[in-house]
Amino acid sequence: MNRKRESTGFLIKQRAFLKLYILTSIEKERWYGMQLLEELKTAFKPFGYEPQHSEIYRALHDLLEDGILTRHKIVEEGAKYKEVVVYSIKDKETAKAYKKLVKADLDRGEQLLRKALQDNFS
Amino acid sequence: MNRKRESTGFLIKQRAFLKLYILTSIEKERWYGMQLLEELKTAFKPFGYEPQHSEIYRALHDLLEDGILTRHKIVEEGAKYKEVVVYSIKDKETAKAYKKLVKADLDRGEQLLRKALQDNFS
DNA sequence: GTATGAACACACTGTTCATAA
DNA sequence: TTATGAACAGTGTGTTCATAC
Repeated sequence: MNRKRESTGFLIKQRAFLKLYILTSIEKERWYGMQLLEELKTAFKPFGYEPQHSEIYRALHDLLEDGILTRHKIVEEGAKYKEVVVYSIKDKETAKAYKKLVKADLDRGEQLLRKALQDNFS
Repeated sequence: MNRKRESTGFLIKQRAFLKLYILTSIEKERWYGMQLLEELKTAFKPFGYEPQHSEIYRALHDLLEDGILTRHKIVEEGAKYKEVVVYSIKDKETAKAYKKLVKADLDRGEQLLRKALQDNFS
């Protein structure tokens, strides 16, 4: 799959980080963009990080291009009419492989930060 | 001091990370750019990260602008003639304050990565 | 107003070029 | 050649604009 690199040598990119979370959410149930955004915003706000909506959409579009997700439009009728784009896993194997890749980068990053704390504050 | 932001909300930037290491090295002894570069390259190579020379120089110039370091040229005579720019701490207090700031960002980043590993792989 | 998306603009950083000794 | 630095170029991401409902 990977023509684009997810790892840059330094720390993991925001895009890959969000793609990981999005995958994990969608593995459990269907989600659409704004929903994911709110979920992630509240999850990370205590850590001083609030993702932007455009970055979520870019992550979703990436996962489409990667062939990992598929999308379909859903029209929900209710008190408030709304049309949303929901995503689901298209290729479980590729998803799994991608997550494994990201995990390696997370581990590496954690080591790097831990080392920096060790080297500079002790 | 801070007109420029060192923290972006997501993870710490490479620049701030390197400025921290540079400060810690220079607290102990005098260093010049290429020397720091080699030191840091070998330190991080096992972690899959190799900083570039331009980024080191940018970090040093930043620290000058911040008023934390001073520079002076040194001409070393020897088997191989070379002229280098060595740095030393100009303002210990500001240096200390800056390091404290970066530490907070490192801690935050470590928490974020740890959370991601927890949330997505368990 | 909510949801999706694209366009635009800027910040960060890697690569290349320039200069000195 | 080694050291320093600037210039240039690409990429990642935040802000703004556009469209549909």
